[in-house]
Amino acid sequence: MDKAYNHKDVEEKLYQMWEEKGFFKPEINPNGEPYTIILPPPNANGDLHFGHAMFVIEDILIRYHRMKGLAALWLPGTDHAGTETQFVFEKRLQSEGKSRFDFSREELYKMIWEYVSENRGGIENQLRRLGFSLDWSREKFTLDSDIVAIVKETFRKMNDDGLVYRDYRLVNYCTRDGTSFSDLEVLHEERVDPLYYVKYGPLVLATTRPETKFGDTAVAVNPNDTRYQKYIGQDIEIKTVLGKATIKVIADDYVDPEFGTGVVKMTPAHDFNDFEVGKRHNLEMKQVIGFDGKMNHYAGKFEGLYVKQARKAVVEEMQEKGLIEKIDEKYAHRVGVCYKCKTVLEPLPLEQWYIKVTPLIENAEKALDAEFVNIYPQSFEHTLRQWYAGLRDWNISRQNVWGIQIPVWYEVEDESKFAITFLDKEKQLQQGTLQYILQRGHSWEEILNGLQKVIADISATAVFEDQKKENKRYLPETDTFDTWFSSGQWPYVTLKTSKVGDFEKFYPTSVMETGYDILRAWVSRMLILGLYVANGKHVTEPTVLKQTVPFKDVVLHGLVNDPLGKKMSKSKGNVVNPLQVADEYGADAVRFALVYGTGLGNDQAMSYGKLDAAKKFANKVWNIARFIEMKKQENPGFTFASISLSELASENASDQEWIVKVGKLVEEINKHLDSYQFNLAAERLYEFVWHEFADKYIEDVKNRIDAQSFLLLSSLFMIQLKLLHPFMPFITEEISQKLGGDGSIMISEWPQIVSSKKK
RNA sequence: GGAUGAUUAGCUCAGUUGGUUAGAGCGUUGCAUUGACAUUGCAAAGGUCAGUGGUUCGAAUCCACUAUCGUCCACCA
Repeated sequence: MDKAYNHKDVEEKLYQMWEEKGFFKPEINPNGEPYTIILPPPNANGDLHFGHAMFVIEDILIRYHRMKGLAALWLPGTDHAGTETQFVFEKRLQSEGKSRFDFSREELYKMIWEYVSENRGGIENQLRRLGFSLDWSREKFTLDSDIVAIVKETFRKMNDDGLVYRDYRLVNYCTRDGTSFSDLEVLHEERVDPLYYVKYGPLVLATTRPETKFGDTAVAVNPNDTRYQKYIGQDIEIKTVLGKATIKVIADDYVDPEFGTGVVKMTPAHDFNDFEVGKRHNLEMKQVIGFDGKMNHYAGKFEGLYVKQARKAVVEEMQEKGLIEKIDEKYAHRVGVCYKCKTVLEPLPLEQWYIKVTPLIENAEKALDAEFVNIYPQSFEHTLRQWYAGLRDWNISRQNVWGIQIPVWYEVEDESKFAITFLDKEKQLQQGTLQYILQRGHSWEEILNGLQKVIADISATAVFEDQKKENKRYLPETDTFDTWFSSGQWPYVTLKTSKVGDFEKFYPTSVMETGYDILRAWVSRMLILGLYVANGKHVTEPTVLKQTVPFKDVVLHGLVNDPLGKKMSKSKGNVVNPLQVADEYGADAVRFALVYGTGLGNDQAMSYGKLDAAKKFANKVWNIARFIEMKKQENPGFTFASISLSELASENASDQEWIVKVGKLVEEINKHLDSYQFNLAAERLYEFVWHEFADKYIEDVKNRIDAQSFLLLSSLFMIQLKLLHPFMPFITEEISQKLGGDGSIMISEWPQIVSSKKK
């Protein structure tokens, strides 16, 4: 054996060996109880980062249970990550001087598919580099056709169960990416903007968005505000930049008399609160900003200006006309921005598909109450419940191409009720109502061939493919599902489509391990959707819930920050690549360092000190092995042994003590792993192997070693190697091979918990 | 505004049913050894466990309040 452990000589070789021999498959323990973890699917187009490296926790669990004889399945997969991937791809297009508007849906989808396929292998190989014992023969992708079919079927089932509806309401819309987002995806940023005090006839009101005044359909005051009683219910005459107008004054509790002047303009088509007030008072929705982010015809001479430009122009003109009383330049507030491109999101009214969440949440909460699902650390259960409690219906429509198309067709009755965008046969972008497009002589085929987007009026009849009638014309829904709608069914769809019998055997899964940062976005959705799809109904008995939860335990790890404790981000330029670190320190050291010294669910700063310590520890383990090998070579009579604890015995009092100590160690490691206290397990192993076994036992036995004590020494060491294996798979395997262990340590039997017997 | 986490050695952090002198890594100091390992060994210094009050025979650990920092969520034009 070399004097120092060199990870570069062994990692690739061993991983290949494991994979080739089929050790990653649950079939390696054909008679074992099932133990399942579904890998949180990384973005198919992304690179491995430290968040993925934390999946080492899953590998520890899987390797531990595999060695315990369970049929351990760790199922890998990748996510198409709709918005993210399309965003990246569109940036590429942009660098080539193109945009998504140059292609039909089908062309664009095909291009992204090819792009993703080219890059998809990257992340998989990176996961291999860290030694993750994933069953690659069962790998899935969210856009595999069998998965797409199930996701669509779920939607249909929900529809039949009355859990799905289409509605026309405000959405968070990014005019740059051209899609809406769920509330959860909206990022809020602190901004300092001017607050304009605008004269509305006899009233003055404060607004940050004077350009939306063209969409005002009322002015509101608080019903108890004595100042404005006489105006309530009246139509007042106001002067605007587009001439005189009248506007209704309404009273609503929503208005805070303390803020501004106590008067608020109501723009139901462009403000979430105003939309709600508008529903209560039956206000007209007047959309003055288009999905392109520009003012439309309602803005009169300001038509065609972007929102920002329009605001400036409108304010200037209002000032000229004396319509602005004053401006508070330093008004601090928060605005919603796109989490990808940071564009200010525009609340816009749009027809979208929604899922009723209340009936679904009910079962999720029941499952939590009954502890069919347990969350570690437990405090996160509160977070999850709170989120459920305040949840509004889920908008699952995304105006992306890259995703699973919502499987719905709209019956075309009134052609004026369809707004469409398509590329004509000359590859020119055309848009307008269907009526207008057809009048201009474009054929039905031409439209469908180059189709980009269809917006059907809320009154349109929607049907599924097989419900289409021969004598009718239909336009497809062009929106795709929110990515979380498909990934929310991940444990179910993967096991349903991997191998025959997998679902029956491996569902519910044992553990869902992921970062706490996606507890709400993902874990919460998996729980509600998993319960729904697996039990086939949306109201069930507890016994059924227990069998249909997607996972029994949720284990949440924290974030890995940069060495200074700051969040890693590309824009800050402080991202550390885990694979580079693995090159330098070895995969085992990276794995160990990530687990050591951080409580579950806590964030950690990436620490070179810990990496050093872990690497040195690996070397220590290596040198214990080297010592054993040397003794064996020096003494031809010595034989290397791997005797189990219960069989070990010695007449030497000190030896006996060590048998007991190692026995206790096994118990402790079991206890820590069973309770997801990976840091304690790692710390205990580090402490014991190094400062007990090496520093004390070996120092003691060194000078009195004989054939008998060598048996004990090597056996006790093998036990520790096995305990270490889930944490440091490569070096433990390499040592075990070098010392002549029979077979692979990876599939060897986990040390039995048997306190040593004294002879 | 709501929720949540943190505050322990110079630095980064462990410490899950409350129990003897509070631990680790890195750093610091002294000594030893080229004999499995200098990616070493032995030893040492360094902490009123944020503060105050409470529960208890006993509190870093439980409770209340306060302070500071962080994270998430909501959001008033």
